Amino acid sequence: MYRSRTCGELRIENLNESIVLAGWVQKARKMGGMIFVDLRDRYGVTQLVFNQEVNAELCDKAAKIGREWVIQIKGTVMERSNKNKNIPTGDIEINVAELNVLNAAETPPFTIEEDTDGGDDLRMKYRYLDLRRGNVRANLELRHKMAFETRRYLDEHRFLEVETPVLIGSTPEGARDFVVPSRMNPGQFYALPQSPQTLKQLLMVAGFDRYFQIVKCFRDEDLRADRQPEFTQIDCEMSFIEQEDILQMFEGLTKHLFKVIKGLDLSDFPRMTYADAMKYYGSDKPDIRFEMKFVELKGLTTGKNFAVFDDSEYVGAICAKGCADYTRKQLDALTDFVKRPQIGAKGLVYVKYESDGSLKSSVDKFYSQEDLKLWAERCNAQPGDLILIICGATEKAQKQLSELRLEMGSQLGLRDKTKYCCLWVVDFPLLEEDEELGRFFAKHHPFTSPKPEDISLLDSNPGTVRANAYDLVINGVEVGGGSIRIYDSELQKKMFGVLGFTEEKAQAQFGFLMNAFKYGAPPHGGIAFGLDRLVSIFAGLDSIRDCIAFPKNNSGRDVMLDAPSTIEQEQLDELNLIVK
RNA sequence: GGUGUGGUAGUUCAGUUGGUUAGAAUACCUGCCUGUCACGCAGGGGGUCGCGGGUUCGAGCCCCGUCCAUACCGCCA
Repeated sequence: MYRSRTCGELRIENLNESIVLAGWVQKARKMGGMIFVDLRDRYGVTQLVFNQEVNAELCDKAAKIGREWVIQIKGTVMERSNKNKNIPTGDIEINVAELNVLNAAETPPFTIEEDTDGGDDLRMKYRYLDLRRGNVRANLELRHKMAFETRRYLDEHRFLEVETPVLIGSTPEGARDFVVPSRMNPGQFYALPQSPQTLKQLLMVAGFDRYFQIVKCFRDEDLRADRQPEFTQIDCEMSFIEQEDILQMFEGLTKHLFKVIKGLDLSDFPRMTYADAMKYYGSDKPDIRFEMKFVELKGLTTGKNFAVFDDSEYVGAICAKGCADYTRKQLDALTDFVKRPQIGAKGLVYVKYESDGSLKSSVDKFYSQEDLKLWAERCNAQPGDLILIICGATEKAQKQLSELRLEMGSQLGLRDKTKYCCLWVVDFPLLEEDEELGRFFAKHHPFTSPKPEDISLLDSNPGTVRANAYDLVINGVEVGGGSIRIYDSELQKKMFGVLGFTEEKAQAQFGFLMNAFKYGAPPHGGIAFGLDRLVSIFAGLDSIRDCIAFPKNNSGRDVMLDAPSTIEQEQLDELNLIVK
């Protein structure tokens, strides 16, 4: 028997019990005649005591052990004379009678503590050591619990978890595929799924009317703090449902998770159309933990000889409460912020609504107090507020204003990580125009159904067609998205036509799906949640990497495994591959 | 593909206008220490300043290139 107990469970009630513990040496405090050792495992830390007077030989042995050694001890639970209130086992300690070194260890390259001294790079290279740290372990425990509760909720609602293949066919639409060469089919490749989209639709045709899968998906695109090349989705699909059914079911799942994981009872999620999201927040994933909605000033700004505004398609403002006392330096910093190449605004106009009621702006040369007063009224500004204005082409300017809004939200402490605001964004456009290529792409994917009342626009004005598509946004993070699918093969055929597929190409890539639809496809739709993002939000993490056991770095490398790597010539030959 | 930031001891970082032997903290090692829990005290070892080139009497510092890391933009149906 390696252990009878874990390092996290012994309490004062266990006094005088004989126990066996095993774990890693967190720290050995050597006091001369006495040695205290913190023994750690997954469950906690328990203090061991060695006493020169009690057993000199054992004490000498204990003096030799170092950090992260794996040891086993036999001993007795004793009450501490000096208790430690900071840890759950702080009332007791183990009077050690026998010490076995199971494995010595080299000194780790960084400290295995909550607040480690290791940088990200190093932690990833030695991820197995990093995972010993309590906070990283807690993230994985949270992830497990969320996946477990998701399964429980969906199981209770008759969902069936079905595994779909990882080696499937490539579809060049959308993200780049990771491909896998087929040895048995020279010159041919599998692709790893970007999502099991078409497969779950086939499961609907097969009659599995409620499907889910917690599944790895793969996209060969550049990485971000919230994007990994392989990531996990909670992938769901339902038959004989409308959009409302999906929203209800998965709002229910989200509430269930908040309830059982965080003990929070969330009220019903507000819904916002994509059009409103863009108009008021300049983003399809607005952070609604704070208001600061966009206000259009265009009508109030023209004809005063300020060419910059006059020539702009859009003039939009946000009102930052209580910021009228911003200094010149702070305003300059905000201007620099929006002028950064990543945001790309030409400039920033401000209006300070001073506490005495006067208005002071960076465009006083062009606008009178009365003009500015009208702006302030439209912005609902009060004395003490600061109005920030960005102008330009509508879409660009809204995006820039959106970034500024988020920055102001952060500066004003309005983006509290312990506050959760969920939002459904609905009525996404069906299509997105690529102006360079002069063609339309599916905004969601080519199987998304248009709103029935918009179908007639497919031929005349495809850009304005709205889709039965929806996203779940939490605190400005897109955590899930889905749609009601097309289940009519004729409509699907038409959709492919709008997307510029020739009939042959559509048949070659998605023939299996269109064929399946000929054999009785039920109305269906679904949604997929990004589990990594969901866990990150629950844990308050800045990067999804922290809730993934073995993540890739910014360049898609696994620095621990040193992958990807070259392969042997024999392997290449076998696969009929020539590497340039 | 692009922009910004960073790369100095095992680790996290500081390093002034280009000027003596490159520092701190922590980790590590040795000794002392019987109630520690961020133990304490004394001492010690530890450096290809990412790499390559250039400017200079002299480069951690300036210039060029390059690699790596990171955040973002493009990209992510």
